[in-house]
Amino acid sequence: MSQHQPTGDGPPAAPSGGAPARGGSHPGPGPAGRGDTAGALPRPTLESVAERAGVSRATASRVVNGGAGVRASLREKVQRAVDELGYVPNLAARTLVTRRNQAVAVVVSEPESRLFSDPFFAKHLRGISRELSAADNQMVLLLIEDQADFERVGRYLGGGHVDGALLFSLHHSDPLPDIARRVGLPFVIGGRPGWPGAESDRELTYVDSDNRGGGRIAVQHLQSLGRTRIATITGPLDQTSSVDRLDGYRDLLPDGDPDLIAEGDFTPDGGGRAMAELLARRPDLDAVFAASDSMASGALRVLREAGRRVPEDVAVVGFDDVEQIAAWTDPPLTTVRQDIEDMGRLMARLLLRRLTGQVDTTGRRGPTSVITPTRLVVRGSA
Amino acid sequence: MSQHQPTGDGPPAAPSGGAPARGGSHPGPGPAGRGDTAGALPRPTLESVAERAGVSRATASRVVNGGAGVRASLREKVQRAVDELGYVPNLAARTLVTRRNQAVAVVVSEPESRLFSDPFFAKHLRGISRELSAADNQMVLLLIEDQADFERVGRYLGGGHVDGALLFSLHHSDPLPDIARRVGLPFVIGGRPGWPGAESDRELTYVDSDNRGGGRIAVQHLQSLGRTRIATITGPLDQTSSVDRLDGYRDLLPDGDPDLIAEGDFTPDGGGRAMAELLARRPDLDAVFAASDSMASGALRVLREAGRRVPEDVAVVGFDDVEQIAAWTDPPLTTVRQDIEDMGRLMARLLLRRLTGQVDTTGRRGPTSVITPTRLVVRGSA
DNA sequence: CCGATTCTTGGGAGCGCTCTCAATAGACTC
DNA sequence: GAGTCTATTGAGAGCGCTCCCAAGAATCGG
Repeated sequence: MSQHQPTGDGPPAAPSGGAPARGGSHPGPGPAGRGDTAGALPRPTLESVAERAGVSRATASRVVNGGAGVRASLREKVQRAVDELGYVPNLAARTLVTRRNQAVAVVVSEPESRLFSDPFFAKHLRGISRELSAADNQMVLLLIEDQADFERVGRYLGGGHVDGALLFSLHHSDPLPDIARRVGLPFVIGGRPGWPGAESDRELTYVDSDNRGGGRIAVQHLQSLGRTRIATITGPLDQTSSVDRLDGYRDLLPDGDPDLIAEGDFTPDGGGRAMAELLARRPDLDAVFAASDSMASGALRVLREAGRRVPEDVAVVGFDDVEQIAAWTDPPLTTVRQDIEDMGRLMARLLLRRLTGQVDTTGRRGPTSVITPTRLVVRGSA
Repeated sequence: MSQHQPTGDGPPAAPSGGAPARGGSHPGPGPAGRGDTAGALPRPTLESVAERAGVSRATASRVVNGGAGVRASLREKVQRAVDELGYVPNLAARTLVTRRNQAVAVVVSEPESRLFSDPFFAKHLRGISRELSAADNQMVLLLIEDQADFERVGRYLGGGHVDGALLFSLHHSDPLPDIARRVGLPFVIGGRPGWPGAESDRELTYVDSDNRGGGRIAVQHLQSLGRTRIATITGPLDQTSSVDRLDGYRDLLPDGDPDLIAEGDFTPDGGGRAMAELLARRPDLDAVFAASDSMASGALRVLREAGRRVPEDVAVVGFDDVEQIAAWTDPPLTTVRQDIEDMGRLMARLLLRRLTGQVDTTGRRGPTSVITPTRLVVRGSA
């Protein structure tokens, strides 16, 4: 059956409408919601909690925020009042004075990117969400579609609505890092930034997977299989991930034939085209390292149409390990796996650390960039 | 951002700290960013804008919020001050008094759902984002992974941090709708809710694609091809979308053989297994309607392994039209397309309308649920 | 040319919460 | 037992903004 998925049958879970949270003493006045047209029942304030507990607002505040320096007896009283009233701090009010929003923005430029086609996006988000919610931070998602959006997002980032930002899929011309820097908003970038100078900019923190190492692993595997005419289908070379993977390939094949390198575009289509090209240039190739599973799937199809058997005649290795693709090609794809979710989690963690690290925007001691490992997943294609 | 901004030179700059203002004229290194450890340059307040414009805070506020009832000359003055200072309203302060957050939550329960595997998720989000940002609303993403998260999210929704919520992938036991209702938070559900009574609940607003109609379209197409022994691979029958698609199938095959129906789980794997089962039960079947492209891809593979040609021997129709899958199976999949992005947009629009519709929580006149159309995309498999 | 209206403004009171600072109550030293 | 130090607690001042209300300016009929 579907792996986990407690599917169908038994609705065992049913933790009963268990008045989640807030219910406190009143497990929910039953049907509440419906009847009362009120709708806008005034939410309890710290003031009311304090009053009910018979203490001052200040003390109530202390308890709500950790309760350090408050006698146990009082602390308990306040806690009870909080529960009974179902008190929830008003974030806006708190933010107004603390200047902390307990929220970070996740900005994704150009939704056309792969971030959107593969499950990448969801995975990244999931990793980020995990880390963020553990620290009780919210995630505000900002998608950029066109030039005009940059302004909107820039304004938002500069508006002090979030404590930091996670920036994805940046291009050289992307103004976001500059904007963030200008307004002093801490941020972490997803993927190695590619603009000039980025590399040496010590203040730029990014998280990327070990693309180069992954490229090496792929080629290494192919070589260990005895293949000697190893070709590669790269991604768009204006993206650092593509370049890095190609560099990995070159690391092991320093003086390889340029004819064994073709540029794709991360789509199955592009992969197929590149494969055809390679086949035309070097009919004798016996292996291919495609810089993405999507491209690999396209290559696989072209190889089949060309009458080449995989892996007998041509061994194929992909990159990403997108289950949806890799596990379902024919034959299943051997590929380089990168843990997207972990990258997301790492990004969030880095940002959070910088945030709690006493706001020293100097970025001096801040943790620097991180490269997450990649590893080979052997299936049938190589 | 810097668009207008005659800044820099302006001799009037004087007004105390007024100068710096978020960079503007100094595009590059300037003072801001790097050197100064400050980082926390005090953002201009309405007060400072008013002062610079020589008006009261109240008037400045009016201008910032539309400027109705303010003489043109003054309005202009204030506007200029805003630009020069690079003033951006402090949302927290505004929220504190208006009780509007200009933000809605997007809640996704159980990330295991398909929402995460296919590009569904991203598409939904994109649609939502489009609509929301057009109305200048932010999107706060809340992912629920385990039971404990329900509490966290419930507390958040009840915390008055968002003006409304978009709820996804709900199960019967899902407490979210109840929580939202209890705290009087407007919400719209993604997908037809399946719990008992949901159907008749006039207050429940949801957006779903026409799954039933889609099922009909699929079968109709198969019939028009002359197929008479049409099987179907359903999704998990505890999900309304699966049930609806199956109902569509049944609409056209009211007295079909139960042996022609097998339950899958929306994964390629499950689709393959269901296909094998069907083949065993009715070796003579000549068509299959799979309730998802993923399952169709699995079915395709099993059919191939069983030596059946597609579409010659067995015609196959999928559902969803996930490009990544449908366009790359062999042969390309004929499938029922649903416009996910549009669904997202619709959900957001519905919620927004309810929000601006003068907060009448009575939901009386509120726009009710919407079903978005599906249509057939013919490729090679049928 | 004056009182009545209608517009425009500015004053000021909070929204709910945090935080500094001073006051009070114990605890402890000698 | 007096003096000093420390752990608790409460009062009060805002954070930045919206909005009610009344004061002042402009308009208008008679």
